[in-house]
Amino acid sequence: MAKPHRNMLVRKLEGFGPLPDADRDLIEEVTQETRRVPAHSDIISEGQNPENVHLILDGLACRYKLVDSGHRQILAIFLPGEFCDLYIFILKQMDHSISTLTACDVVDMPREAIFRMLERPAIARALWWATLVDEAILRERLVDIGRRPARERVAHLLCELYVRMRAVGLTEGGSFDFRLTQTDIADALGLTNVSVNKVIMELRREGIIDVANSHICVLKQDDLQAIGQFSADYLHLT
Amino acid sequence: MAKPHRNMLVRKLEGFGPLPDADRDLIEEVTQETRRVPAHSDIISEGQNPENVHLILDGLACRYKLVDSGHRQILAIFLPGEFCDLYIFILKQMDHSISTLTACDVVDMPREAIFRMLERPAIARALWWATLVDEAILRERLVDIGRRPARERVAHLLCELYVRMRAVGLTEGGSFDFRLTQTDIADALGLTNVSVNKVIMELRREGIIDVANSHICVLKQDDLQAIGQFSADYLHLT
DNA sequence: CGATAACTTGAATGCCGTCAACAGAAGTGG
DNA sequence: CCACTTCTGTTGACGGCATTCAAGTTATCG
Repeated sequence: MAKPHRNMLVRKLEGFGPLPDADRDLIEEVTQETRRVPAHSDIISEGQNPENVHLILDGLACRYKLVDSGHRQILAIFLPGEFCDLYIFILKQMDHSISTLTACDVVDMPREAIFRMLERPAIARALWWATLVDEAILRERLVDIGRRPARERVAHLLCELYVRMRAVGLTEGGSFDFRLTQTDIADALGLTNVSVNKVIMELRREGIIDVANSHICVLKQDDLQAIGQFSADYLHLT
Repeated sequence: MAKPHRNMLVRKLEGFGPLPDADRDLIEEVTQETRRVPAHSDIISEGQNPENVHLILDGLACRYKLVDSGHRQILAIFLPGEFCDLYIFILKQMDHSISTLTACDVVDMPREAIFRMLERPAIARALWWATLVDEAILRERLVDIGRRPARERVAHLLCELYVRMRAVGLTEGGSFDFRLTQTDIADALGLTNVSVNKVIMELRREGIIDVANSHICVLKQDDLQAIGQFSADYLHLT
């Protein structure tokens, strides 16, 4: 196992396969300028015209929509190394919003930088792959919300986050930094914070997970995967 | 309003903007060979290696997944003119299945044909647009299932199907061919056929829709949109 | 025209949402 | 550094929407 690259986007894209050094250099170049965004602030809002593409290098962000009742549905959770809206600039206006969940380092990338990256075949393939995986995650979430009870949903999401965090080198053993609130989880899973809390307390009592100090430790990975009917296939990690 | 083109894929792609005649000809060429697939049969199944790309020219198809409990979650409904899995061949294996809902005319398109189409800028842009719209539909469905009660979900789906059918010229006034079963709708919306039936009966009693002979007529479009909190923005029709 | 699938309806159960109250943690300002 | 506010987490009681189960009716297909 090679030492993970210091650039989170390189780490993410090398989940599909190794990149030439020149490609890594280009990625480092276009991710040079970052901006610190405080927690709970929109990076871009529904209705706006998408100009730049947004990349998260540190922290957690999400795609979401609000419904008339005032409830929020989180459509995607973005980890470090992930684009929020890679190809969205084809469309004239955003049909959803992007917001930080924690404080984030964000790159506002002009589309020219995207085109430069797409000229490199290895990067282009990796970006394509990343986009397809994003969609697969979205589909899996739909299955979760449509056809699985609360306990399974929460277990499934925890498994997914663990594997995705591990894929970019952000886990230590079975544990990783976990700054999502229970309300965030609820909004991602079509539940309420109360239901999420009851499931998490149950999983803790059963010794399957341990949560403390913005950290989660998966103690019984097999059990958690079984509860959530989780298989990592849809993440298409090679 | 120009007369709709006889080729359903041309109709679909011209939803983004007109195509040069040469592009239309190419599309007709690559959609020449169709295959008749009976209702309720998989076009490609989870776990398989995707070779061809599949295009529906007539009938209704869907993307779906099964969960351990045996329940089906429909992830997308494909209308005539729509690709089921345009870019999926990047991935090594299918993480979901594609199945017909009614008898269909299907094109099994080799990826070379896709590449030929992508060489035409206008087609490439339209395919890109169609892909982004597919994703937007998926996101909207997630909001539906995650945060809206049964009545709103059904109303929203009916509005969406109406607008999408109209976009490819398959409506007459407020009515269109409607061959989805209530179980299909339930599987698409994370409900049961019983719940769907109760909502539909209610909408019929209220004189908002009329269903008969595999046909649906939206009698009070405004009311239906209000119930489903439907706005066509996310379909990005230009 | 018989068999199968789809639709319709009612009754009972249950999962999850809503409401509410409190505890603990984190962040703010004096 | 402590008092205060605010956010997050925790728990219990209650209610409601959707599911399950079941039975019967109507379409559809071979």
